[in-house]
Amino acid sequence: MTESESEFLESYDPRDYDPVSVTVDVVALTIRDGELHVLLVRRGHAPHAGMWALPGGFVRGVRDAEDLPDAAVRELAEETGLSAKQGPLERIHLEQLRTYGKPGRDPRMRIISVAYLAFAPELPDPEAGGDAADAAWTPVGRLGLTDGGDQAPGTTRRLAFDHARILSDGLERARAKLEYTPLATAFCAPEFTIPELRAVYEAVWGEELHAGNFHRKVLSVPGFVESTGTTSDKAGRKGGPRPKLYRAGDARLLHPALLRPSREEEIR
Amino acid sequence: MTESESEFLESYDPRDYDPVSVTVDVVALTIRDGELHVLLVRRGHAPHAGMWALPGGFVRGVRDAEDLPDAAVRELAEETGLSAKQGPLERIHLEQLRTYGKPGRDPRMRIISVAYLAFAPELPDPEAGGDAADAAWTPVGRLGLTDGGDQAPGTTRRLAFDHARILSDGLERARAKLEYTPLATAFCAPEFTIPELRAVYEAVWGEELHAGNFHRKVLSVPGFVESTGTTSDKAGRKGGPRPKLYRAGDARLLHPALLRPSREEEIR
DNA sequence: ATAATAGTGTCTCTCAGACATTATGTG
DNA sequence: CACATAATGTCTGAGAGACACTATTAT
Repeated sequence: MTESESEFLESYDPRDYDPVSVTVDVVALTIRDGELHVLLVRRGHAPHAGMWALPGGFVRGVRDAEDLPDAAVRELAEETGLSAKQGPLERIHLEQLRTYGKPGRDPRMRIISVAYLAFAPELPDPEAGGDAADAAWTPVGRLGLTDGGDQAPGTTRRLAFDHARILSDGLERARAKLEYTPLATAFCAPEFTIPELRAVYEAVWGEELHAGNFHRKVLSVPGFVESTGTTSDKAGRKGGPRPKLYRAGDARLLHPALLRPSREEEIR
Repeated sequence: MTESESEFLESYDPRDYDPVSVTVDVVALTIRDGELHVLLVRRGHAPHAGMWALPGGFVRGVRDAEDLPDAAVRELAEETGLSAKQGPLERIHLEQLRTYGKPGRDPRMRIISVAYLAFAPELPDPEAGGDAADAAWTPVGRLGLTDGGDQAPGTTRRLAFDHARILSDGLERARAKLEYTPLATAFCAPEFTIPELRAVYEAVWGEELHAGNFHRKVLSVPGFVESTGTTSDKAGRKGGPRPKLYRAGDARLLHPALLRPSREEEIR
């Protein structure tokens, strides 16, 4: 760094630059009982006290400055009691979703929110903590989301701020990522069966898949799953042979991809 | 809003919440002479004065609060002299890329940068303005980007901050989007020929495509292009029949997609 | 004339989807 | 036993890629 740059830095006051606040919000998804669930917290403070919202909060910017993904995990842990480094959040997959910064999206002030998307295997029930008055896994089907990202009237859990839109974007991202990445395995235990994997796809895409074709297709994609050589100790609840067990393979992209059936509507 | 919420808002000081500054940076791409170019500006002030960087700057957060895409277009216009509402930037396609917020990415202070990706048809040379000492379309091939998003040593135009990484992410996004969206048409004039469209794909993907197969494929995707019924008045520079002219169609997604050949390396 | 190009046709291989079949478990 | 399920097999049609061919233009 040059001399003039050091001088410059000393005379620099960040607050001259019209600062805004930055938050992270997390769309955490999991599968429970064959249904896709999202982690929601009930807000303990204004604004929107009492409403349900995505877990999230302010990024520590200067004091104890933290990276954005770290902030996402911290807020997730604080508000839901799920411990981060060891325990439930250990095997979580986290990726950035997108950033929401429309003026007026928060009534307090100008807030830019960086949204993250998390995929988790089945986790225990959360416990409210931090600013949250309550926390719970909620079936996304009961939130009445429209294609436009709004909530249908009469929905029991109305989401605060623009969180319905963020959730909607997160769901679409999740649906798309199942097509061309092995991310569905992030919803499964370390060892899983092909029918379990199919249940993940069916829950996220919201439509039933042909069991036979799905099976053959998964095994034909190089690196998607690898055999453990073992067999599950229990069959399906309605009988049938005991399925074989698999692990996630080393592929980062699925080729060929597993495309969703019937998306003619979305093309135009 | 309840009584207590109004009280709450009045007692609220945003600066209690450890504010950070937010910038937008723009990866603006275009095709010139069959080669992919990115718009760069040379920094007029510290830090990194004299180095090349992506156009961008601080978001107006509170006074004249602006939406993030508006900030991106404004910075683009200010630093390059390309006028926004009418003129060169009129037909530009803009989308959010991702957000970069690692502590220390800017030596001044904690800065969160929301990066945007812009696709433009061939534009005039920019003129430096605002904080920029210079501005120019630069062939991305000469920036020596590695797969990891770094720049090879000896590259003439070293990029400031983490802009090499941002550019690298933007290029990968552009390459991927050509596969399943009709975005290549955003690089073309309102009326274009199939060989021109193919030149866009070849420039962005960096590999030659089979002319015959590409032609048939583009026409077979519903809504990708629609015929104007007219024919170009000039042939290719080395002869051949005069190609027919097409417009962008109404498809938002390409089905089936035009997949890149030979990406075996990227799968694992 | 030579060479490059636009556009179309043909062939093969892969893959998705519909359907069938067999073995194996539950109730 | 009746029935659902795991896993595999078969068939068909769509599509990608390789190659060939004709017509048209620049040099």
